[in-house]
Amino acid sequence: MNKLLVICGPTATGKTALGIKLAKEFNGEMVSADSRQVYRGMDIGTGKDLPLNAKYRTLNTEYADYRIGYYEIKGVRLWLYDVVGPDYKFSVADYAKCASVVIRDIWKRGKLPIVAGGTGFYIKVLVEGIGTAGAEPDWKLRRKLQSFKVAELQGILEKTCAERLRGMNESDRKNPRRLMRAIEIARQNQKPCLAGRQGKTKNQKHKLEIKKLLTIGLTSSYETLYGRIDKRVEERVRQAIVEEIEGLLGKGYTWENSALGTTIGYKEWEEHLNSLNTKYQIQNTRSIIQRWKYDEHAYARRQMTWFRKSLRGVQGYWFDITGEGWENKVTNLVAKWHDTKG
RNA sequence: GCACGGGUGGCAGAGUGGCCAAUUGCAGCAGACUGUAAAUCUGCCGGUCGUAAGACCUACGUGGGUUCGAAUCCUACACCGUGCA
Repeated sequence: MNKLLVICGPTATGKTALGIKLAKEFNGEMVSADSRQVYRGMDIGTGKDLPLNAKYRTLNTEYADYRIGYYEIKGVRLWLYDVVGPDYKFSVADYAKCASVVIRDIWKRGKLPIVAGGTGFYIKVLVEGIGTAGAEPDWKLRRKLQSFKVAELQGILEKTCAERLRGMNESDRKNPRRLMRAIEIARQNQKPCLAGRQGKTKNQKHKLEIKKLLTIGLTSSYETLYGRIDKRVEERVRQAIVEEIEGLLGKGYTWENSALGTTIGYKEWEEHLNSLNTKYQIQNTRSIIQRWKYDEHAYARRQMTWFRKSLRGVQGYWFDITGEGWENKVTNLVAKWHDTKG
């Protein structure tokens, strides 16, 4: 019985902690669904929270690009941390490959995979598959389109696949990144050129055969969330995030060639660390930390709008982490789901 | 005490007679999302009514005044900053 338990929700709600608890109770293994924890060496800022003695065990797979393995925390396996180096351009497609390998392995051993993470898009693709006909990124094209204005990109897409442009919503139509990807897809497979929900779902070899799915959402009021986030940011500063970044920069990773430049908790330090080197310290630490907190707040909000939508219709499965006895309620819900057949 | 300078929406900061409920950034709120997703993008953002257009109210330190009309000019007062005593 291919069961899959998903724990989602915004940052700082304790998804991993809950996952570990449930893994112990239901003979499960954790699979991270986090677009940043896949990077080796980016630990403090991405909140890996690994015990000092955590050992990593690797699984041999057909994929040479990834290091697929697990850490064992409190006797529970935690998969998909540290999959690639910070300079690898990791995407949902990479995630789908890795996660499907891991989840099938867990199923094979008769255990329950528990997917926990804040990257809603990764979870969605894992559960539903990707319908973009496997159009690979065309970096040369992207580089070329980089400097184009929105109106110009729209013009190009109009010529390449007018139908696609018409199918986009107001927001996406003004989003250069989406326009670029649409052009990229259109150039690679002329015929449908329609990505996503409009296109035919092909190339789904990574699509999992999930027989039973339960999704649990963790949340709280923004007031609570922001408070937890702020506290956690302060902790990370104390855990020497700056030293971690300096170490990575020292190894040759840069703000441009790695995930450093796009990851909250890292990117905020760019100007500061650069200016330190040249004796021009423009920003003080205080304001960087504040910036970092604000970025996390906005991130939590974005996550909420994603998860609100994806959990629409299963409202009962949202749990407020400040509520009385919510953990028992979760356990009961999972137990009921886990025990029933069919 | 004298001389300058300053006060503007939750914050920062434009505006120096009508086009100002007031540029912009931040914060905040809502939304989008099918190979960059911790990314990227959209909308709202003084109050009330309205789907909207719009209407009305309250607002640019406080009180007066000039003017058809003031955040913008004059004046008095209280306050903050710097300089000289």
